[in-house]
Amino acid sequence: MATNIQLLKDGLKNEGLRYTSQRQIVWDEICKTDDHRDAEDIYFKIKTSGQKVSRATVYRTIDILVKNNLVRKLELGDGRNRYENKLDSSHHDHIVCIQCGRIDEFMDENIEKLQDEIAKKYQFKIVRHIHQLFGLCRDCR
Amino acid sequence: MATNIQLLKDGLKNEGLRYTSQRQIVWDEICKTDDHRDAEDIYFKIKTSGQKVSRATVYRTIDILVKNNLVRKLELGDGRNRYENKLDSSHHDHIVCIQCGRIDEFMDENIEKLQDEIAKKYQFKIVRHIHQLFGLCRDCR
DNA sequence: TTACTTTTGAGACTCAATCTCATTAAAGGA
DNA sequence: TCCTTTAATGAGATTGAGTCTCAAAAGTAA
Repeated sequence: MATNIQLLKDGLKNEGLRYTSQRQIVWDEICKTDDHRDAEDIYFKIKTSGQKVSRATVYRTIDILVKNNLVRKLELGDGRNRYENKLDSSHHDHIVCIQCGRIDEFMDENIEKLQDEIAKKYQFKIVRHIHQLFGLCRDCR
Repeated sequence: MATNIQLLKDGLKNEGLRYTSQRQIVWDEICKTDDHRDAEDIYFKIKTSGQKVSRATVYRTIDILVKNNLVRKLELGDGRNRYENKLDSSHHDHIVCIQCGRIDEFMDENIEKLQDEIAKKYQFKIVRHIHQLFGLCRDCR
């Protein structure tokens, strides 16, 4: 079951953190799907599967995974952060249906370039960005 | 003191809502600056000025102003929404310093166009978007 | 002025997320 | 393998932004 153990171990080692079964369980759960799930979803999925990891540990582990670039945090502004594994995904942004919650991913090289120019113009050193389009998907419009 | 009374009255009338002194006070406070403030800031500013508007009313009024396009809601993903009046501002997005909190505004016609193309490609009807660049400003880098 | 309806205020409540601290368990060395 | 040190965990309390409730207050139209 344990997926990508080495990736996790290396990430933890980088930060001087210990490898634990709970952290493996959380990482496994996040790797299981390419969905964009919130921490509670992940916590309950683990819980109902019979594995024992506390809520606090789930939240703490997700933070670690985000910091180590194994997981991406998605802030949709609705009070719940979503997470997606970065296993084989290249950079992308999100287009979200406000009706059904569907989330698609998009990537536009030109927008990225334009962002860099804006950063230069304002003399900012960009660390990250959020770019989300909200609307109605083809099934909901 | 009361600024843009008519703008507020018209907005309220549009929605079949009543014009009240509390709503005027909240609108005034938001118009006072071009800052990007959260609801608590606005509430306490009103409170310490000696005017009496409850927290619930401040939040409710801000929602109304946002719905009526008098105020823009800014979701920076840190758990506190910010608000800015839309008195004389055209559309823009934000570039945020993660160190000092400075928020600048940017606007790029080309990015807007590219967004439209993405929406078309994914068959979404876009209602709104969030585009934020996070990094270090010239004073913090 | 009345009659009706909306708005307000105080504080209870919600919910995601964080914190506390006693207990448990890695990890490295002897 | 056992010890020691130090980090991680779990249960539940706490936080904090935001929402809800409902009786009282205040617009609004006639």
